[in-house]
Amino acid sequence: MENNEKSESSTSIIDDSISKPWQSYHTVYTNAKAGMDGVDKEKVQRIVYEMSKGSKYFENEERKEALMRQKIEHMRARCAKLTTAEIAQHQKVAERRITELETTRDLTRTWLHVDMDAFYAAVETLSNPSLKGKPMAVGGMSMISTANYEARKFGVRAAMPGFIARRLCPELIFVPVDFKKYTYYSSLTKKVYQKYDQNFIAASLDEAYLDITKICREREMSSDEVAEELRRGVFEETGLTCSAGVGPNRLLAKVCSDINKPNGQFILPNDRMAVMTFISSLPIRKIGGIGKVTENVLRDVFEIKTCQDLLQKGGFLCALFSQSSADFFLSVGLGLGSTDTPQVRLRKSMSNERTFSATRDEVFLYQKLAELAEMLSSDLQKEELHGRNLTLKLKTAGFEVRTRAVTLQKYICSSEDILWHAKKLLKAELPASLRLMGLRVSQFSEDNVGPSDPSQKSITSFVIKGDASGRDAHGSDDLKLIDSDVINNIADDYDHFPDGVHLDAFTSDQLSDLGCSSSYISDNDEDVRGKIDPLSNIQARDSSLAPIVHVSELREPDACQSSDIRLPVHDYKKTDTSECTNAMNDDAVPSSSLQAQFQWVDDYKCSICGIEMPLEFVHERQEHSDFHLAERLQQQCSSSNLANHLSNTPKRAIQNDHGSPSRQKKRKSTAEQGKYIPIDKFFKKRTQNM
DNA sequence: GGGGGCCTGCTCA
DNA sequence: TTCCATGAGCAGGCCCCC
Repeated sequence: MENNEKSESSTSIIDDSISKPWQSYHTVYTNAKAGMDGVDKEKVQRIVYEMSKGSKYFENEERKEALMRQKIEHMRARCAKLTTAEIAQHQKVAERRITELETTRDLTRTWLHVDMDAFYAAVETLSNPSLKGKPMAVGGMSMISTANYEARKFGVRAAMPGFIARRLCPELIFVPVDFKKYTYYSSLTKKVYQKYDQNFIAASLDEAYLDITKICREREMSSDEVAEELRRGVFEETGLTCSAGVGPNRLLAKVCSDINKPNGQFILPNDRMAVMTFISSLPIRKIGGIGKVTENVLRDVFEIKTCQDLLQKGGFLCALFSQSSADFFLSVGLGLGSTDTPQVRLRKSMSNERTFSATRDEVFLYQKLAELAEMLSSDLQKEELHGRNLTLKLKTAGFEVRTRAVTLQKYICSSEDILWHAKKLLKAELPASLRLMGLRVSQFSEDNVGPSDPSQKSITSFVIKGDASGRDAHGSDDLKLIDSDVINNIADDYDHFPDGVHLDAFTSDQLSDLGCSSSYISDNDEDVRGKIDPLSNIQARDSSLAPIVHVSELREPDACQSSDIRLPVHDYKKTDTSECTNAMNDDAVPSSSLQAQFQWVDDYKCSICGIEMPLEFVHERQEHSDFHLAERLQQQCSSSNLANHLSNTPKRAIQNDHGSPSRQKKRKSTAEQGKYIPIDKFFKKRTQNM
């Protein structure tokens, strides 16, 4: 009988998944917002599903969904493999940890979390009262930022595309986003918060945490009264309503502020029993830090739905998650959270990104990249920040997100520097159809005093070997294999160096750009002095030999102060230091012996390998000749007495020169690896902040 | 072979 | 026809260096 019921039940679920496919489309309603309680969830889900179905976005959502299911299955399998003894062992670990965590409970502080009600929408209504009572959304047809409570009744919500929102609510009024206005009103609320806690923590424009322990004591007021007064103060100052939650820590205060939204408050007493009762039936999704994926994993693998379940299944959590994750889950089960006021948190990175219609147009993409570099540079300079890690973010037409990063030898902030390195990163990804590009600078210098080299390496570690990532100072792999011995070997191929150029002429900064410490160039280094620059200028010496006079548009801006990046082809003796640096940085040119071997037969066929490449493939031809140069260099290395000294670097360099898969391309994607994506990525952060 | 830096993808708010 | 922007942090894999 029971089996029959189960069977009927599962059949019914399968039938539903076929007849109502939108029920498994989880993009909407992963966590109902305030004001959406009475919404016909199924109707909204169906409409969103029907409007999204078949789109690239939809396909990508399905891909992500499949990955999540895969993770769940993987975890289930691990769970099933646990023996009774192992489970008992992990249960003991969990119990011990719960006891330890319990000792950290602090009920001496009172935290208040304040959250403005539908902030952007409310501000817009304030400045245009005719919107009052009408369904309205802030944003546009592509995306809306927030919706007022009238619109939420139709299922319209933040992060929903405008065209879907309009379908759900045809009378919906769209108002464009105006951040200046929101920032202004946010500053007014902060004035009020300051009266209650000088060190309040602004979580965003519309949210803040206040430690009201002191004010309650000094003014002999209950937390309820303080919350009431603060909300009244915010309304008087701005004309906007807000909701508040009070609890013994930030995690609980945040949960509480959502309970009586909008324009309400909820107080959780500083009492262990009250906390445990409150938390016991609380759905895990209400906790900041537990999102859609975590919720699904905990529910589908461990049948954990409430915070109390977290404690009961502690043994399994300790068995299958890292210690920091397990600690976070157990803390949540105990209703623990941060009670201290954190030190001023320094910014770790700065970024910007832009979405546009998907395109393969490289001119457009490079133009967009330049705009991003300009904007980011401007933002960095406003805060006097210099970073040495640059990340390029791309979203393909299929919504696949890629990031490519490079760690530089020196701190940068100028748009020229950012663009120079960003172009290199982008170049490696093209051709591609992209719909979003972003740039992020991180690893800021601690003193913020401007560009400097954080790791002045001596020439004994490398001449132009570059940083630990295997790139030279400009992110190029081209020249990293060159040490002084190699230079000597190469130099032997150049019988006639230009006499007018010496390494002495390089400034210390430029040497640093090359990865050389200035101390390297001593009076005893005559060989090197004379031999480096011919490498960079040989092509200029005899333009008739060179297939391309290649002064890349991707020049290193700092290394080349000249405004004119074009080398005077036949005037190499006048070549200034920046030009030397520039040419050296970017383009290794074929040696004379290589030139003897390397020609474009009939202007299109490589004399060495026979590959055909028409004249107009300027860049590709350059890369090809570079490849043969690198090949030649490797031959020279292997014949050198010091070949061993170069270890395995040349191989890598040559691979890259030839356009073989770069390191990141050689790696399997996470999906291919089927790796389990950790749930606890930001739990440390959450436990610190909440 | 181990330690550690770097890069990538992912998650969450 | 149309599905965001930004900041943060972590695991895991790859690679280099010692």
